[in-house]
Amino acid sequence: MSKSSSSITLDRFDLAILHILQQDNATPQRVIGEAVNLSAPAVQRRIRRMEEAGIIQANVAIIDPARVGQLITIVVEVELISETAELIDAAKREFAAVPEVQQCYYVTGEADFVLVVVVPTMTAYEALTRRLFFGNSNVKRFRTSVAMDRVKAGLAVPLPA
Amino acid sequence: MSKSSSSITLDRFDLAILHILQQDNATPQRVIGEAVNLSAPAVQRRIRRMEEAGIIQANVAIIDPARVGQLITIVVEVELISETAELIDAAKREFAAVPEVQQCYYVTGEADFVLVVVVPTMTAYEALTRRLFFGNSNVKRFRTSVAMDRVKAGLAVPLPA
DNA sequence: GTCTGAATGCAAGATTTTTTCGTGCGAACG
DNA sequence: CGTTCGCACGAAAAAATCTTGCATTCAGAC
Repeated sequence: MSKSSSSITLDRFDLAILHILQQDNATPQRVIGEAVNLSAPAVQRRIRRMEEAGIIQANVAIIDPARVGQLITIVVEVELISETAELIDAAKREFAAVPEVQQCYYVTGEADFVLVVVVPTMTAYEALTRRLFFGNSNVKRFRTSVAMDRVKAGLAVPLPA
Repeated sequence: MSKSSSSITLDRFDLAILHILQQDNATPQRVIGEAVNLSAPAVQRRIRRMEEAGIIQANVAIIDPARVGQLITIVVEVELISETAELIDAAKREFAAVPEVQQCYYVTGEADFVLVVVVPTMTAYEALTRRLFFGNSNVKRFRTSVAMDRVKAGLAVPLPA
């Protein structure tokens, strides 16, 4: 897990490669090479460079939550009482550490945090709120929105032309 | 892209495999096999079965948005004027079709939709709102929360023990 | 007790990834 | 103005991985 994170510049080849990997990272490098007009080793080197630079953060399988018993997706807005840097950081760490919290954003506006939570049942969600929100004296209030439909769920980034 | 989607049952081997793939799908099957006490071919067959069943929906590379010029992540709540099934469906299709919309949930509560949007600049976001919200006569109002920190962003699903 | 279906491990074969090596191009330098 | 250095490339070989065929085992049905 090296985090060189050196700032490298991406040319149109890199962007084309990312575009493909973002949709299917099991695509053979040879096929990618044909698509972008490069040899397989060249593609390989660029991918490795982008991985080392942290541009490619991970290679993962996307799992359908409903098929593994996680039937409910919930969006929660959390508002804190006190907003000191330390308390914010503490909240960040706490939220991030919870497996059921798929995503956590620290945001401007009325709420301080927006969480996307995945749980098997509403009972499990209730237990989570008890632990995470009622159990945290710095949480002023939270607003729950249950997802009736996960219309679109991905992490694909729109890439510049 | 075959979508058999036949309902198969997952045993603890499958769950263990999913757990690994969800973190790193470039893990060699031999290594997975050692971790879960199965031979590499057995692992391979299980993975393929889960892919065909739609449990594994995709294999993708996760890209750091900031490193490809998409500097701003925004959470938007959208409230519609009229909530007929048709208008809801139309909105779903419209939102889902936009590349900048990374995620879209149709939710209960005050808002009807929650979107996670990724854009390079606030100017680009403004243009998007104009096109998507002001340009849609069925949008009553929308509330923008700009992410100051993407504390946690993934699609990993908490798997049952 | 025997049969059938499903899943396994092993081993061979096909494919892919990774390394090695030599070449070409552009910038820095003498 | 020529040389050298760094960098990325392609081709080919080497290593690793993935895939498939086949015999075996095990659980449940008959």
